[in-house]
Amino acid sequence: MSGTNLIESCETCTKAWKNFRTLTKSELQYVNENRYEAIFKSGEILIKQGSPASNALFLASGMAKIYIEGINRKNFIMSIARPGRLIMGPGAYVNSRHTYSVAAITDIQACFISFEVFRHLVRVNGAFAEAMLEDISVKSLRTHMRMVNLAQKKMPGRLADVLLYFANDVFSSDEYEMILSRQELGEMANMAKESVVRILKEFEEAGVIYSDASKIKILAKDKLMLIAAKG
Amino acid sequence: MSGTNLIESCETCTKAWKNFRTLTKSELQYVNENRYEAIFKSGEILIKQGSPASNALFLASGMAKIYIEGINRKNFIMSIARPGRLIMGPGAYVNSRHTYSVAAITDIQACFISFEVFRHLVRVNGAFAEAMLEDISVKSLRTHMRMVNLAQKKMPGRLADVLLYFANDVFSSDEYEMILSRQELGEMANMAKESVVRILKEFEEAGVIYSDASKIKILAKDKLMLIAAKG
DNA sequence: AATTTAAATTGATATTTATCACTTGTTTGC
DNA sequence: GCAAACAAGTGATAAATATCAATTTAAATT
Repeated sequence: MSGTNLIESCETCTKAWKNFRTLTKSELQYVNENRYEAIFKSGEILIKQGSPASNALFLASGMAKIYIEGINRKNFIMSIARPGRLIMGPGAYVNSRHTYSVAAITDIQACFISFEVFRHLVRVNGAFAEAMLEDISVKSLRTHMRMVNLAQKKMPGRLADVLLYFANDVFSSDEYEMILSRQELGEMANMAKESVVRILKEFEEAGVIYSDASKIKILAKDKLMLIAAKG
Repeated sequence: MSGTNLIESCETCTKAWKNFRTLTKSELQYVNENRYEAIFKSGEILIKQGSPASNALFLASGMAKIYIEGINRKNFIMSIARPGRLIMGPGAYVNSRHTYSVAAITDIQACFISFEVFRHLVRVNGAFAEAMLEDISVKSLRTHMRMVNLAQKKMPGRLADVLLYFANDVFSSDEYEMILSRQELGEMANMAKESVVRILKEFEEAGVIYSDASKIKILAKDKLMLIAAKG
C-alpha cells in the first residue's frame, strides 16, 4: 500500500458509491480525506476472514471474489465484487471481525475507508443512514433468496443460477469471460468441480450455452431461466 | 384485530425491543401512539410472503415461525420468533413486499408498527439508526453462517445445529418442548421428515439426546456440538 | 520447444439423501 | 368412546451427488 493516491477525489471518482450522493460537500470531503488507496495483483487477498475489521472497501477497478472459508477448508463464494459496490460485512456492526474473505480475481485498484467514517456519517446524516439500511437490505434479500435456492434446487438449477448471475449482475452480457475456475464455480453453486464440468456439458449438448474453459455464451436464455426456475 | 390495547404502553412493556432505549421520551411516545395490537391463534398467519409490507411486527407473547415459501410449495423455516425481537424483513427498505411469511406456533399477542415510524426515527435519531444497523447486521451474520452450514454440513450436522439453536437461542435450556413437527424440523434443517426421524433416533441411540414426539432433552451437549461442528 | 504444473475432463464407484408405500401411534371432533 | 385425520416411524428402493483414479488439455517456466 503506497501513500500516493491515483484517484483524485471521491467527488470526481466515476466509480464512487452512489449512496455518497446523500452526503453534503463537507461530508464527502471528510470521506475523501480518510481514504487509503492500495493496488493488488490477481490472487492476492484484500480481506481475510476472522481478522479485525476496521475498514470498508471499494474497488476502483478490477474484480474480486467474496467468500466464506467454511468447514474442512471448503470455501463458499458469496458473490463477485466490482467497482461501485460497498464491501462491508455485517461484522462492522457486530464484532469488528471480517465475516468473509475477499480475494482479487484480476488486478485491482482499491480504496479503504474506516468504519469510523461510516459510523459517524450514519449518526449525523439521516439520509445516509437510510441509504446504508437500503444497501444492507438489498444484500440481505439476495442472501435469503440465495439460501433458499441453494437449499431447494438441484445441481442444474443451482448452476443455471450462477451462470445467470454472471450474465445479469456481473457482466451485463450473455457472453462473458468465465473468470472463475470450475472449482470456484462449484464453490459458488455448492457442488463438486466434476459435477460442474458434467452439467456444463449437458447444457452445451442441449444447446443452451456454449462454453470452453474460459468463455461462456448463453444461447437460449429462456431455457436457462427455466432450468433455474424449476430447480 | 380489535382496537383495544391490552398492553398499556411501550414505556412500560417488559417485552419492548431493547433498541427503543435509544429513543427520547417523545419519540417512544410517538411509537406508542402508532402501534396496533392483535391476537392470533396457533396456526394463523401473521405475515404472508409477497404481500405489501407496511408494518414491522413484535410479539408480546407466544412464538412464531418465520419461513420462506420456496419452490414446489416447499417451505424453508428461517428462524423462530419470540418476544423482544424485531420482525422486519429486508423488503422494508427494498420493494415494500414481505420477503417471508410468519405463522403462529402458539397463541400470540402481537404489536404492529408502521415502517414509516421506523423510517422517520432512522432519519432523525442517529443512535436509533445505528441500532437498526446493528440489528440487521446480527441477523445478516446469522444468515451467512446458516447458509454455509446448510451448504457444507451433512444431515446429522444440520439437525444438530437446529437442536442447539432451540436450546441456546429459543429456550435457553437443554430440555424443551419440541414445538415443531418432524416435517417442520426438516424444513429448518433442509431434509426430508423421514430423515429427521431416523437421525433423531441415531442421536438417541448414541445417548446424545432423549426425544419423544413432543420433547427434546440434550444429554451430551459436547457430543452434539461436535456433530454440529464436524458437519 | 521441452518440461513442469495446474486445471479440465472422464468413467467407475461409493455415499448421501429423497421418495414411496406402508404401519403404528395420537389427537380431536363428534 | 369411537373414528376420522394427522403425525410419527419403518423398510425398501431410487435418485442425486460426491469421491476416487486416471487422462487429457492448457498454461507457465525454463
